[in-house]
Amino acid sequence: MTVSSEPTPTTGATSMRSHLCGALRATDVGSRVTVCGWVAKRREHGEHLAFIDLRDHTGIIQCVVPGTVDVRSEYVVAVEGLVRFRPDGTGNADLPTGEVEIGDCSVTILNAAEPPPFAVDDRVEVDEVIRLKHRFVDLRRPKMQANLRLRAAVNSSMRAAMDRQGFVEVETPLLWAPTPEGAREFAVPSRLHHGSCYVLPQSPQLAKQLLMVAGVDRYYQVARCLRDEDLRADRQFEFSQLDVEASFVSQEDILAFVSEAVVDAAEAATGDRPGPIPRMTWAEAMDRYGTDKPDIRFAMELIDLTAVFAGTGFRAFDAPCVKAIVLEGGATATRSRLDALTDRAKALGAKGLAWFRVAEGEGGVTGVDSPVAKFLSDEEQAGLVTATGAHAGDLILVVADEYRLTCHVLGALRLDLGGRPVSEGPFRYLWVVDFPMFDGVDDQGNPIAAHHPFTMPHEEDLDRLESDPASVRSQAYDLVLNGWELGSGSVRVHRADIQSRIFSVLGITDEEAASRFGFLLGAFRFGAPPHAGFAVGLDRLVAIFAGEDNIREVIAFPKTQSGWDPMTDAPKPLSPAALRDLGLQLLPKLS
RNA sequence: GGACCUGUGGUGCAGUUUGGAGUGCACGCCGCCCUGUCAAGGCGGAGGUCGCGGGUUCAAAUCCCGUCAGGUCCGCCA
Repeated sequence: MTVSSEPTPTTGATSMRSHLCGALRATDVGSRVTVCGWVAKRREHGEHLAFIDLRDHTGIIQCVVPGTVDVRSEYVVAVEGLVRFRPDGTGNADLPTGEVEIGDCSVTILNAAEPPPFAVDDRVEVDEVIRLKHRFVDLRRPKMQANLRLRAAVNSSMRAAMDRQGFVEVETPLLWAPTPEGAREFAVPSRLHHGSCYVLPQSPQLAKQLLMVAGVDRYYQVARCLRDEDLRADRQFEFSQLDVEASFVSQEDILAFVSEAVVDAAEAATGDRPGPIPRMTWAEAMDRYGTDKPDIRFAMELIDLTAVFAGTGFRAFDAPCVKAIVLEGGATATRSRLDALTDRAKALGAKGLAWFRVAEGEGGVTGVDSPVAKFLSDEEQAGLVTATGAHAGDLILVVADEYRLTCHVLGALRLDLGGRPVSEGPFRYLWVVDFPMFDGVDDQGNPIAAHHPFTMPHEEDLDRLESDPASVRSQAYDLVLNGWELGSGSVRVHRADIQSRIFSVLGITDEEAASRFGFLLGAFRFGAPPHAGFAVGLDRLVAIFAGEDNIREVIAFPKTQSGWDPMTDAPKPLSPAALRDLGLQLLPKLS
């Protein structure tokens, strides 16, 4: 199934219309039809002839009126007439309906319209605030109609894949209890319980685990998640996930279930069924690409130089980790360009960025040109060129720092220099597995859970949980597509003894655990099956399929980066009466 | 919390570097003309707080400071 702006399989006939605009073809010639839609364009040729291009969600049909017409752009009209071939030489190859037209039309105005604030046309790029303010007009554009329908098709094929695999869709509450961990939550003050709040779930994580205890066995949900965190091109306050959880399964089972749904969705959206999704460990992803969500459409991999500069006399390279990337042909970069790259590296947290222009030296020996070359021995310079495999004309960028920071900076520079828009093909899916169990330490020196505290450690790393937590891998995994994190999941802890040890390592006391997650831990005492799950971000997946680099393009009514909705003007102050009902009083505005 | 970019009739742009009358282009809008167009065509017309505030200057869309809004990114997103 390929999704496009092609008409739906139904005729679309209703009590008001017999056909859809975009569906009319040569086979309809001779039929008397009534179509309804919006006036896309009107062309008048004096008092005896006028054309109306009528648009609905399926496309445009030309209507010929024998006289004048009293319609303007975006009027809502019904047109009745006879489908006929266009006269020789007047066909329009740009329209799927271009072979035919509706002749001798009578036009009924169903609703007049003011001129639209911008052209309902894919060819003009209009300021996004204006589009959002009049989103109902913006969504009439063919591209936006296609995006909405693509999203529905992806949604539908994923649901079908889950149904087929024996999963049952269960709805979970939007009004939930605060669980102070992870993303900032939206609070909903209670009218009946003054001073208390529900929160909107950042994900149905705990609810779906309870459904496993409840014996649901295989759960899924197209779930709305809400997170009060800063917005980005790939992040809105509210977003949708294909949320999955299953019992008596391993990581392998979950990857298979989710792969099936994603591959089906890809086929539905693009017509191409992707092959098996390759895997990479988290450690390999960091080593080679400097990120846990590598874009594997291009190489330009990070090269480790720590051994080359072991014991170096150059203090800047005397660091736990020295890595480089090579920009082919980059030696022509201007000084200001290199300064800009250095600024970018510093903004990402590096102390500096060392660059080396690779050039053909005397006697055909390849050498480097760099402000810091004089601090390096001949052996180190030669080692740099050999290890990176750089050729004359290339540019080598080197960062030396702690391992994670070095990877982070070079991973970002790699994308800056070699990256392409996420939606540009080809689609390269990747499972990233074996995430670390912990990531960094908090103010008290306790490890921080990399995924969440209910993530099951690798069996073979369990004995190091207390002695060397930083080395413990978890049974957590991400799905990545072209450098975007599409989703993540894990095998959950279902045994109380392991859960206690994890809480203990995290510095969470029994009392704290009970007050934060008591209802979950309590439920686990009544027979929790081994279980695991995943969640796929639908907005991101659909955006990439739609060729969009911004998820707002596949969301009907999104918000701006500051969380503003130009159409409704949300968020807005509550009335004093509404505040009183909720038992709320406002503090003076923070300056 | 921070960095960078953007803001000029309804829409999309040029003009800002080097200060000199709201100057220009395309689309749209309004009126008239037009019997085969299709982003129709012709003639005429209307439409502006150059985001906002302050400063420099004889003079500011243009220079300076502040501020607001939008976008991209860093932080943040277990």
